[in-house]
Amino acid sequence: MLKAERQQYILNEVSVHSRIQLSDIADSLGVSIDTVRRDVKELDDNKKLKKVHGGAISLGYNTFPFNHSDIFNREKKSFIAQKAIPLIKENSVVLMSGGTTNLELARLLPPKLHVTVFTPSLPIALQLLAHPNAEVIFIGGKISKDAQLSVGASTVQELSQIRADICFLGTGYLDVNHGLTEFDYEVVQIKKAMIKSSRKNVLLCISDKLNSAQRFKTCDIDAIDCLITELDPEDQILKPFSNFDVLLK
Amino acid sequence: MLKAERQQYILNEVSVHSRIQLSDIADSLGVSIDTVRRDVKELDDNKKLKKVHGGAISLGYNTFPFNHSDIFNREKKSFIAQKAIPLIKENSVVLMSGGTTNLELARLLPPKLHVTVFTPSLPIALQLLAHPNAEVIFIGGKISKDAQLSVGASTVQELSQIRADICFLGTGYLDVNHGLTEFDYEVVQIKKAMIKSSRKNVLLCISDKLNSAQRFKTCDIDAIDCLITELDPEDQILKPFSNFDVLLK
DNA sequence: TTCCTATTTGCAGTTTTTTGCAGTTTTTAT
DNA sequence: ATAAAAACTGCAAAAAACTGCAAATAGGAA
Repeated sequence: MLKAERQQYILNEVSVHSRIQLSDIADSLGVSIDTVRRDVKELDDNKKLKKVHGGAISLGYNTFPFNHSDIFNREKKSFIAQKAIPLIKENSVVLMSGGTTNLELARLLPPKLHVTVFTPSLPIALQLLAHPNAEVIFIGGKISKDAQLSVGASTVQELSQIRADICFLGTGYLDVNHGLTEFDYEVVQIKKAMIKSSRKNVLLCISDKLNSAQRFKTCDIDAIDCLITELDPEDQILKPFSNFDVLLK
Repeated sequence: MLKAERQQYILNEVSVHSRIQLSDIADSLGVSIDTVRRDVKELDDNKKLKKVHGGAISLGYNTFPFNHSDIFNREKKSFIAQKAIPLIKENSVVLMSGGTTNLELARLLPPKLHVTVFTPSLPIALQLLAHPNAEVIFIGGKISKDAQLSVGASTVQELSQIRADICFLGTGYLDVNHGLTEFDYEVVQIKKAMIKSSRKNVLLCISDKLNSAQRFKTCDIDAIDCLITELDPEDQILKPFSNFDVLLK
């Protein structure tokens, strides 16, 4: 049996099963395990597979793309949350929508700060339980599995009873022409109600989501009092928004 | 099985479920717990996950707090939950309180079962989001940080509007003389309201909590239609309860 | 063909890694 | 405070990897 033939067989096995064991290959090919080991080492050197103790695994096998990109964006989101914190006054009433940027805000809330937080988002509520001085009030209702927050008429109804000092809106797309948009109709209804119930509306928005729009509209840019991104307020990307009556941070 | 493969499996489990338990992994992979511990330690060193006492959690946003009480006595609680599942009929309306036994029930709910679940408990709601056919309705209100569920007048008020087929009560102490008791007054108010709103009341109770009482009373034993423990219904410990009109399972 | 050389292959001995176990220490929940 | 669960430690057996070497093989060149 030719060496090239053997290596082709090994590559094929790896691609089919995502993994191989040296002993298996040695058995089925009828060669010594050392030979297989040497073949695998060579293939590893040529970046055709990944050699591991006892065998080899496919190169694409262990990729967790979401993990890395998420960690990457997390720094931006932390940064945004940090900028948002000074807007929260002692003993104020805060309204928070869902989204990971808001989650970061909930996580970074100064422990000494006394606040009352209303939220329809399960992850946000859970995160706030860890805060020693936050009074958490959950706006109940039918839970949307995608958005992990309360939606529906009763939620909107409950929100209408609230008068908050400040509202933090996460996860949304902002565009000069289309305003604030979402791809989930039910979430739009909730956000509309939140905006109506709050004296001041702050949008936490990672710059990737600027200048893009989705199907459903939450509000015009005018309805936003403050836009916080991870960028410098003077950044070119934010230029189009400076014409509106929006505080850029 | 290759070490690399095992670690891949662990990473995948963590990524899917946000958390893992060393013993679970050891069981399902058929290796010793020490091996899993070493794997997890290595993955932690490589910043692929975060090792915690008893298991590991995902690095990303972890809304599911890894609570050690849910690995405490988990086998018994799983067993109790298994016994409770047949009581839930297709298309029924279920009311669930908090507690780790109920959490186990939520986790083990058959995926094909269509149910509407009302709950004031954040962990339960979050767990149910993973269920494909459960409609989840959260009873909102002021959140108790200890019990991780909605308490207060508005929650009681909302509960009073519900008519559920069956109610599952977790975390409580049951005693022949004192009935069902709790150490949290606010939780008692919620449970009272839940019992009133349900046609049938089922108590999921680990035997350790039998024959003990706490400060505040939820109801008499009569109010319970069915008591489920991890014991055999004929067990001596359950004898005192058989005089009441309670189905023992 | 025959001889020569470079490569490949298998083998034996040694080193390293992996894994489960037992005993001890630490952590956790009640 | 106490008892149970989990973590840590060192150890030993087993598996795998590495090393050097010699035999086998292939491919030319004479």
